[in-house]
Parts: sequence; C-alpha cells; structure tokens
Amino acid sequence: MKKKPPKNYHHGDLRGALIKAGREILEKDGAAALTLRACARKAGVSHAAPQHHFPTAADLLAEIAATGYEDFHQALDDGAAKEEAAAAKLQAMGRSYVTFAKAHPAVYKLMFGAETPPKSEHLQHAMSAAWNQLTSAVTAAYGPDEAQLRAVSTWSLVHGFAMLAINHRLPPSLDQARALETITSRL
Amino acid sequence: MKKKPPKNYHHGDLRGALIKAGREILEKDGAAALTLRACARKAGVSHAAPQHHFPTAADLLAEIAATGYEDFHQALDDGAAKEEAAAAKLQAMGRSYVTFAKAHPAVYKLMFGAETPPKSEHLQHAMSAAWNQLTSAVTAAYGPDEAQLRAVSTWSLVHGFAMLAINHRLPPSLDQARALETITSRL
DNA sequence: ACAGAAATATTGACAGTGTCAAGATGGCGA
DNA sequence: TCGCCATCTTGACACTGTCAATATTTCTGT
Repeated sequence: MKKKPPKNYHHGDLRGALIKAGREILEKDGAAALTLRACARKAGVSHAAPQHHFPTAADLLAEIAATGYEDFHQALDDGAAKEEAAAAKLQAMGRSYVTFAKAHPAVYKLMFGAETPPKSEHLQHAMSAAWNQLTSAVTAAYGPDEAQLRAVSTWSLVHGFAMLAINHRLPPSLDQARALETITSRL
Repeated sequence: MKKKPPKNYHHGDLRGALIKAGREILEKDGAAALTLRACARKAGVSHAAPQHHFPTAADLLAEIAATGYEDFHQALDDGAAKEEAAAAKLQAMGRSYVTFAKAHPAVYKLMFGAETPPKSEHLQHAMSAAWNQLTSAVTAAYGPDEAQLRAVSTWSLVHGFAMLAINHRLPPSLDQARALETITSRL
C-alpha cells in the first residue's frame, strides 16, 4: 500500500481539472488566453495551486498537448476505419489529419510547437504513438521498404498543408478542399 | 565626462533600430526573449518609446517577420542560381528552404506562425512575393498546368518537413539529410 | 485512536510584461 | 524668432509566472 494517485484530496482531482480547463480555454479563446492563472480560476482554486501539480507552466502545456495527441490519434483511427484497402486507409487518415488541425487549430499548434518541455513522459509517449500509427499505415499500404523515409514524406506533406492552412499562409484564391484532394492523392 | 550620450533625444531611426534589435534578440536568445522592452533597451530608449512607431507589439513582430521573408527570398534565389535546369532549380530551392529554416528557426517560426496581425502591408507583400517566387519556379519546371495546386503541394511538403525538424518532432533515429534528399527528389 | 508527517491549497510578494496617459524635449516650418 | 507637433520619457496599471511562508486537510505509524 504505497501511494496511490491523488484522487481524494482537497479538490479531488485538481490536476485533471486544470488540464481540462486549459483545454477548454485553448479551444474557446486561443493560445493567448491560455494562462496558468486562468486555468486556476476556471478550476476554482487560487493562483498558486497549480504549482504542486505542475512545477512550471510549460509542464501543464505539455500535458494539454498530450491529451491533444490522444484525441488526434483517435481521429486518425476513426478516419482510417472508414476504408478497406490499406492505401485508401492512408489517404483517409490524411483527410482526418487536416480536418482535425482545422477543427482544433490552437491545440494542434501546441502539439506541434516546441514551447513545451521535451522531458514530459506523457507527451513523449503520445508523440511516438502517433508516429507509430502513421508508420504502420504506410507499411500496410506500401510495404516495409524504406517505411521510415516514406512516413516522413507523408507526414511532412500533410503537416505542412495543415500548418499553412491554419496559419493563413495559403493564397486566399486557393480552393483548399481541392488542394487537400491533390495532396492526399499523393500519399 | 563621458556621461554625455549625445543627447539623441530623437533617435534618428528608432523604427529601424527596433526592428534590427528585435531580429538580433530573436536569433540570439529565441522567441521567449523577444520583448518590446528588450528591443527598447537594446535600442537605448525608454520602454514606451516603441509605442510611436508600432501601435502594438504584434506590429513590431510583423515587421521583423517581413525582414525574415526578405532574407528568405534571397536565400531561395541564391540556391536556385546554382543550378541550370528548371527542375534542378526547384529542388535546390527546396534544399535552401530547409537550410534557412534550420539556420534561423525562431525567425522562420515567426514568419509562418499566426501571432502576427494579417493587416501588415509590408508582411502581406513579403508573403505574396515568396509565394510568387515558388509558383514561378514550379511553372518553369513543370509548365503552367495546375501550377497553383502543384505549388501548394511543394510548399506543404517542404514547409512540413522544416517545421517538424526545427520543432523536434521527427524521430531521433531519422537521418535528416537523407530524408531531405528524398523529399526534394519528390518535388 | 490519535499525534505527527505529508500532501494540498492560500496568501502575499516580486520582477517582468504590454499598454496607456501626461509631461518633457527638440526639430522644423510659419 | 516662435510655436507646433512628432518624438521620447516617466509613471502608472493590470496582467503574468514563480517563489516563500502559512494554513488546512488527508494519510500513516504506533
């Protein structure tokens, strides 16, 4: 009977509440509003309470990003499940990828930005899970030959398009839906 | 006696000095250190002086990003100039693109992030210039047919790889130089 | 069962930030 | 020459993240 996860203390589950609050703030008001004190307010605790659960603000961001990766992973799986053939699965994943990024731009940017500590265990795990997911799909579609290089190309193409789109770096005249079709057809 | 900084109450070119200072801070200490007050200190003026040249902090960031686009444009031109054939020029641009992003990650992220006001005239111009540069190279290499869609694919691929690389989202086991070759060969 | 230990939360402080409002300064045209 | 006015300074305000000290609740050993 050593220690168990802090579940029944003062707040109950402040750690989880802070992550959830942060996620909601991020979705609703964007990255600029995502603040330690704002999370604390939303969770109904004092401004320094998070300190005991997240040594620094970046640690909370990392945890929020990790939950983003989990949703992301699920979205890609759901997309792939709609298709039968392996190549079609990969393309469907590409579409789901961009759809997710456009639906949750702030979370997506946090996930793929570098303002998060690379030490986070949870984040590291979520990242490599997403990576394995892609590599598996690539291998299923095209065989194990140079799978890593192919996976990097695939990821780069889709990630680049998603980033350019959500950061408004694509020409306004571009038909993004058609561009997405062109891109996924190249996977 | 040297306590007499030549009473430049009026700086002369504070606007330009602030942009330059910001660029240097960005290159040397990263985005987190890029602060209005830090730029003012580096330019030797008081903390509120920038107010008259940049209504808000984001306006200064936009101007710094615009200078980044200018260097970027030049780097791509220099890369392309080393090759003769149009297709080889395009691939050389791709290599220069990634090289620039890796050499100036903070500036690059600022250029392609969305934390900058889309109203900036200078920034808008620099962005569309870069876009035209790419579209021209694509057209020269593959003809005007669907040039825009092809340009978007090209940009997405290279931008995605650059972003993943500088944000440490690529597997450590990956040979990035080889991956870059694979990617440019797909342009 | 109960006191002490450990975990959790609060309060208050500090340095740093962007922005605003008022005043000081000095270049430049009438 | 004189006065305008863009420019710069000073000072303030409401924020932010982080730290230290204190208070409060839960856990644990006996």
